[in-house]
Amino acid sequence: MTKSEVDHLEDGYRWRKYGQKAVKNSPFPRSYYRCTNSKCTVKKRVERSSEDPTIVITTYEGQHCHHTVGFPRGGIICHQATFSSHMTPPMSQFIYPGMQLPRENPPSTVVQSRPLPVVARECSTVSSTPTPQLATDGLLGDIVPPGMR
DNA sequence: CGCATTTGACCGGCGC
DNA sequence: GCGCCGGTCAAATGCG
Repeated sequence: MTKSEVDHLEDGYRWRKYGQKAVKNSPFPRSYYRCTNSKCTVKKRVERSSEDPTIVITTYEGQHCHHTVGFPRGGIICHQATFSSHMTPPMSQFIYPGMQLPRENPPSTVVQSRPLPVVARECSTVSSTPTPQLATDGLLGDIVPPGMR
């Protein structure tokens, strides 16, 4: 589960929304996304937290069998959000440079909003990792079982 | 013109 | 058996 403040957070994949339902748990609707690649059947469920409207809970289901698309860097697969077991209110640590805060935040905080929100993603490129079991990604959808790719 | 999003309907599972 | 809830599909619409 990741936390962010924008629904369309670029995680390197192409998502196509195929549904939206209002859940009883929260007054906000839940969106259902699916990877546009017909090869991978990764599904994503984005719902807003009832506590903090600025936080969305993204639940990945499945694993990608292909690399990220649209990034010339080539296969940048890294976790951009530290989804620890603690959901601390100060979520400033989850904001990577480029993430623009749409609302609820004074414009003075959005001084670093840049048009390309993908720069600070290169934590550890998987393409250079010989072991396909990349334990660094943890529960994120980037888990690629050995032999999958 | 092609693709992504939207939105209502439909379906299946679960609880009462 | 019925109703509710969550999830998916599919047609229409809008945008690039």
